[in-house]
Amino acid sequence: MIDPRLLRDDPDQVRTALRRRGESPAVVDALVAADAARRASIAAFEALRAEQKQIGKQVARAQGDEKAELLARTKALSAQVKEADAAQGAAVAEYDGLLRALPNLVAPEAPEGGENDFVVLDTVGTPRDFAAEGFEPRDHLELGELLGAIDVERGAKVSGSRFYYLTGVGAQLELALVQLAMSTAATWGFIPMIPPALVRPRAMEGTGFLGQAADDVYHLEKDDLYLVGTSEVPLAAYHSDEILDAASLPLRYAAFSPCYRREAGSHGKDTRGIFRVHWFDKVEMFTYTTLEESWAEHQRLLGWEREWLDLLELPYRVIDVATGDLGSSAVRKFDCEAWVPTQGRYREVSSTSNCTEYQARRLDTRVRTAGTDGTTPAATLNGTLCAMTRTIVALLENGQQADGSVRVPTALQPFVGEVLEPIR
RNA sequence: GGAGAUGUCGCAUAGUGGCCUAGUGCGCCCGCCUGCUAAGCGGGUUGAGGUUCAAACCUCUCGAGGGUUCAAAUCCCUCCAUCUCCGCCA
Repeated sequence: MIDPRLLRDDPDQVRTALRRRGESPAVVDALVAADAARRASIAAFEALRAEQKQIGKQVARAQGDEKAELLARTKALSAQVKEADAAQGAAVAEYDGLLRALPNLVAPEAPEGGENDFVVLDTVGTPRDFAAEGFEPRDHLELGELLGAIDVERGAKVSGSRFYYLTGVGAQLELALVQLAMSTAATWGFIPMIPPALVRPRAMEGTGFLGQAADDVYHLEKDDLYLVGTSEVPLAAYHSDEILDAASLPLRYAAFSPCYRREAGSHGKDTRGIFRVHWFDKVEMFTYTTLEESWAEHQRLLGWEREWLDLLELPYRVIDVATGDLGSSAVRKFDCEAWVPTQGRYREVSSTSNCTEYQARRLDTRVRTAGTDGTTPAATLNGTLCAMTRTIVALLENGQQADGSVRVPTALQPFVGEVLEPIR
């Protein structure tokens, strides 16, 4: 959630952010009113409660008639306190509910608009000219089947549409990517992590995924647990209810986990192959830092994502995602999009978001600086290092040769060899 | 899944309904003292919220949430976590 003081001190800034996201700023008025009601009810309760405590002390000392009289007074007061307490609880819950439903602010630099209003920041590498090379490129599924790497038919048989098996070199390719990504991240100073992929509601809610994205989340009713759509969730919740020492920041984690997405509302989109699936594995980067440092850290995360794509020798571009397409937690987001030859366009393979204090406030992760009083909320950022399925799509399609074999980038050759050969 | 025990301030502990405004020790911070260090002496040491120009005051916080009571760390219920034993199991 955002800083509640901002609602009192500068509500227009909140209205502007909502407008830039393409949402109605009307909730701000409701929030300001709810805040006033909350404070009034707290003051009313506290006054009554203070009186009750005061009399309670006298009761303990009093004797006989005096005691009986005090008891009569305080008995009536007790009912009032109970009532005021309930009213306060309701007012706080009302305010808190509205505040949590509010998305984060928006970075002033983020381009305004919807999904198509992104700004291209950079383009790296040159897509191959298959016409000049004299052959028609195969798509990743065709290549995957030739190589014995991807089996979507049996995925669908066993688990349904948008499921797959990685087989043979496909399985080896994923393991190679995981190993390379985790060890590379470790050299950059990230702490390797393997987090739980099943979390409690608190973690899911705290990261902001039960708002606009709720339909995309798998929920296990019987146990009230959620399957995470990204390890951002268990990583953001990792330090919940903790106060971090400022000297320990930035804290960087690289986590390998499965990701589960219902893909509600994307029926008919990317139905072929493993580009858009209900489950995939991913290595995710995550940083805890301060608000002041978050902007520079966001650039660093983007830098590491780019370094990774360079390592995989993929042509890609970087876009600055428009305000209307940001998640509710992010104030700014950069996507890296790899070239997909058979689609003739760049498609998202990684994404990095600056969530500023939004998640940390919800999950109660604070920072204490030695020599200063009090605490401040931490800032959190996340970035994809390697989403397995989409990376495999890009590697196969961009590395393919006329005979259906696939040339492997140098960095992966120690794991799977120089060329993946068709098995038939 | 079954049976039982436990959960108090950074750590360790005291606290079985009102003098708990949660004590004590250790650790930590500030100061004093002493060639240095240690020891000793004095003070401070959870976090959040509200009123307020401020100073200050008030409220909440004893794993979490409810309940009983004029009054709850203390009694009751639910949940969570940890530990012990049994069962099952990769």
